[in-house]
Amino acid sequence: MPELPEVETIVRALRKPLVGRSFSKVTVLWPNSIKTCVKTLKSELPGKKIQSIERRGKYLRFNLSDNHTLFLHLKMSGDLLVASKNDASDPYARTIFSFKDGNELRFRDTRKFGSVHLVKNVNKVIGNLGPEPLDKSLTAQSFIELFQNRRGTLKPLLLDQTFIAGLGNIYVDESCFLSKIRPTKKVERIKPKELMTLYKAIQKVLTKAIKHNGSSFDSVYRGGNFQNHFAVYGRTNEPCIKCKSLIKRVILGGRSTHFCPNCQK
DNA sequence: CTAAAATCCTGGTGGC
DNA sequence: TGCCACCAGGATTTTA
Repeated sequence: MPELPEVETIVRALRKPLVGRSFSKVTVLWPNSIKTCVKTLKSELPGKKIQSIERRGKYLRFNLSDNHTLFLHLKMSGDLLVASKNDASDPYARTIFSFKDGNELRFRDTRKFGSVHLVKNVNKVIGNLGPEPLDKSLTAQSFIELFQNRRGTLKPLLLDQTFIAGLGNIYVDESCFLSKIRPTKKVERIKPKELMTLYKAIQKVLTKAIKHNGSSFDSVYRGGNFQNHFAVYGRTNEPCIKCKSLIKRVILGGRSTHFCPNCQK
């Protein structure tokens, strides 16, 4: 399930082969992936040039000529591969973006949750996203202020992309472990000092994960190996790396949640 | 406001 | 060995 570090890894890998290229054709193999008008996508994209590629939260953002922006979201099982049109076809390719030079960008997505958006106004896609956890503008002070007047359970709040953008199930659990805070804790009971610790933990976990090119599992593989560094995620009933207590698993907001009952308060 | 449940999907898993 | 019910899970929508 690609989260911020996986999307960042993919964006970095796509820049070299794609920036400067112009689209020639779009082949839509699973129309439900396209969240904007399919006809418009097919008629407008050909001829547009990729000027730059960025990440915003878990979205890939392609800044195109003529003030258009293409957004891709990988959701659970999406991946992006650059291939030649002569390469073997991919049964899980849902949208194929062809370029004039014979190469293509293949949006593959086994579970079909991913999305494609072609817009002029970027706010239609990313207008409600919360701050970037690794952006310099998110200071410790402004991070703590995000929690003002918020109530409820910590984990669902951190998963809320309008609260903070880019965190998913894995990195929330890992950040909570590193900050020694239980994901089940009520945010109104978390002290500013603990929030400071959480702020640093989120940055540390994400930075380390990016350094490892993200995590490789489910259907996404980018050579990342951060999955070998999980402290709690997927380690139910295994000993805590710090204290040997058995890692607990509970369901929170419908998602499996892992924590050390001894280290995390 | 918080939050739970349903929704979209399919490969993998566990039970028998 | 084979069949099948079941499940994860990001974000959105619906319902409380």
